[in-house]
Amino acid sequence: MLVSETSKTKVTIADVAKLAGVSISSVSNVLNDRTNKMRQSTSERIQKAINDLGYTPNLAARQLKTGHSPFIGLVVPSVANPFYGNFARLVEESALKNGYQVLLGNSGREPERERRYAEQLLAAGVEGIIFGTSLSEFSHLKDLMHQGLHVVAFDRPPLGNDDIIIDSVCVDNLQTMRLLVRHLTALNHKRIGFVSGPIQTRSRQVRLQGYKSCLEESGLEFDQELVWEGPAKTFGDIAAIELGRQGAHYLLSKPEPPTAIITINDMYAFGVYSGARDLGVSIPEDVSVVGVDNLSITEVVEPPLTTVEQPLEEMAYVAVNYLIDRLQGKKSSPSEHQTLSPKLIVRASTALCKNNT
Amino acid sequence: MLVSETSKTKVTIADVAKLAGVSISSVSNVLNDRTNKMRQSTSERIQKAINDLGYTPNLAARQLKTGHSPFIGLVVPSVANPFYGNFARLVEESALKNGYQVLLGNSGREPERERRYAEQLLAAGVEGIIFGTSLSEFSHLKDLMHQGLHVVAFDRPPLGNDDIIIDSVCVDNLQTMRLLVRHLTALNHKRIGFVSGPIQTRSRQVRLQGYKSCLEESGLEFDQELVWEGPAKTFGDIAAIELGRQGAHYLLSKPEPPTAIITINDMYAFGVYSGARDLGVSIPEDVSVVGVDNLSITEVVEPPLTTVEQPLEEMAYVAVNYLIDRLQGKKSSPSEHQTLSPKLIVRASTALCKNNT
DNA sequence: TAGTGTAAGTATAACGTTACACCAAATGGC
DNA sequence: GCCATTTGGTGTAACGTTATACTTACACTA
Repeated sequence: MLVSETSKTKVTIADVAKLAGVSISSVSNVLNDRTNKMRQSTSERIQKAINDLGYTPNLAARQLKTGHSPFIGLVVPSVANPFYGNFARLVEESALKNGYQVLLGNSGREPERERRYAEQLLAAGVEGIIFGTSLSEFSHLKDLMHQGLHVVAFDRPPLGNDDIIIDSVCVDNLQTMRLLVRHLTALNHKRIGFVSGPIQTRSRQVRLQGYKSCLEESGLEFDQELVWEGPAKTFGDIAAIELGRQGAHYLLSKPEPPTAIITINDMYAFGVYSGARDLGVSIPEDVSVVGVDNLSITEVVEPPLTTVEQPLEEMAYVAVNYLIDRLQGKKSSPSEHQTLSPKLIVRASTALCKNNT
Repeated sequence: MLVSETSKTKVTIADVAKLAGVSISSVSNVLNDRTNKMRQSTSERIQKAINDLGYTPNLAARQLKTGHSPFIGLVVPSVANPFYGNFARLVEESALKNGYQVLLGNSGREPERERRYAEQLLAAGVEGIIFGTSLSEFSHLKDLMHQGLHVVAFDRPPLGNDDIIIDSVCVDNLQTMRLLVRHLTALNHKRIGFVSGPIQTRSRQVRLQGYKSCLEESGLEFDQELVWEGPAKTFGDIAAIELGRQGAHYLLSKPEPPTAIITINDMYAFGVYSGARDLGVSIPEDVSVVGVDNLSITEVVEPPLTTVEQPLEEMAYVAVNYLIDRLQGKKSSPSEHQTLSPKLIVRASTALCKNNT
């Protein structure tokens, strides 16, 4: 590519047309792969002019004209949480393969921020957004969806009563809990605690509910005393470790502490590690700890964390493809949904329960 | 806001004008705060029409007309690395306060991908990008900068010989190394290893160089045998832990292994933790380990990691403000630069060296 | 009364594309 | 030799804004 010295002023389709000695229409035609009604030599001449001038189409103009945007939105609680950071990277990769770029937003799990993002993205011409936040309902987005916004929910089980199209993909949260509870009961644990941040999202609700019902499946009684829920409005995921630590302090200082703790995700589990250390409680000798997500760091902490792996790459792939199919009008069916299977990863943070009742 | 039932078709400035009974110009005037030449009652009527219709300006049209975009770009190696995930979140926060949205890209530290992003962002009308990658030079971006793209480099020391304006902000990498080397020599360590991924970026070069010169400052000899550098082309930061582990295997299996290891960042340090465990080497009894970044997880690993904190929030703030000042033409001075001070955080991964020579 | 000033707006030409509608020249059929 | 068809293009009206230049209608001065 030759770099024009007189630059600083953008080169347009008209410059290309002039250099190639053709009309603007013809240039536009090669840009949009309509070369069939054109001598090959002409299209090559135009292509050369494009390269020589280093021309790139003005996306704003193109978008204004076509009404379509090469961007999709992604809203997650916080990319500072490695789980979502990883997810964001995978979504980006999938999107790029399909010719879309990703616009990222951190919602902090706040509906108003989600709404604001969605509005801004829509104003920017974005036609589809993937939500990684799984807020329990989407009423705050309804009118935007009536304006043509497509939404894919990640990590949010379908409700069935939606009056709106939201494709979704999530891991089987009930199964996730079942894997953990069964693993712990098989190790003879009977007092199993639960540590989570504020339970405002659909997936967290399902996990808590799953924890309860799986306990009962295993013949154990649910005890509200063994559940610690972080205060509402605790921001996003920055505080996750700190919250987990507080949860551990609370549960492990009880007269009859749990012998195992299930956490809402690995970051909370790490917090429980800290909290346990503060109190001189050993993992897994005194208390077993499990997480969810299988972050890469789980192999490094001491002891390595027993956790449940989410098929993150597949989820990202499915989410992006759901969205793109909608954008390209390939589907007008009712909402689709895929639930993927989690996988238990046993490491050294869980052990046979010693203090049997 | 009333939701129009007949929606699905975007409401434009013309609809607002018709409802308010004024011209398009007047609506545009209130949208752009030019209400001084207008009866207050008129501007209120227009404002009401805007709200009633739920009108939002079409950004593509606005951008096409004005040539300005409300987006800034951010390119980092990988948001899957919590350090950059956190940085991305902070940049976003700063940008939002200034009325800008952030477009995120993961470069994997590859110049071609950086270039491609920059091109696409420029085509999308973005006028400024923050690079978190600190590649050693920016020649691959020069022609884009001639086309009006503004660039701010994060974590990249100024070179002085740039023929182009690049504001930058970084932590004092030499000082970072000095803090670590002095801390270790004060603990009587004499054989200090160095573990890093491929040293392709400016900041990594400076850190390696700083490691060498600080060793010499302390009267120790630099030994190439004690440096492990990850193979080139190892992707982004996903593999950081794995690479650190390999580095540890290499260094700790030597006949005369180092008694302390400095890593290029905390993720590599965690990898060294794994590698040491593989070999039955204890931290800090057998080998002291230090990192850089002070990720929140450093407090959780066992032993908690001695590391150097980077003033991340301030760096994000400065980077965004440099960029915005350029975008708004508030500055036309030569490149500006700020070097911020790192801070040593001593935890339990470092201890007095026992095997003195 | 004419002249000037100002307040309160409006008309419209862009911005860079796209894609539909059109057209001229060459070719083919009989 | 005439019409019909195909080949290889081109002209131009939009898309939704912005901002400059213009137009009124009135009030005030002298």
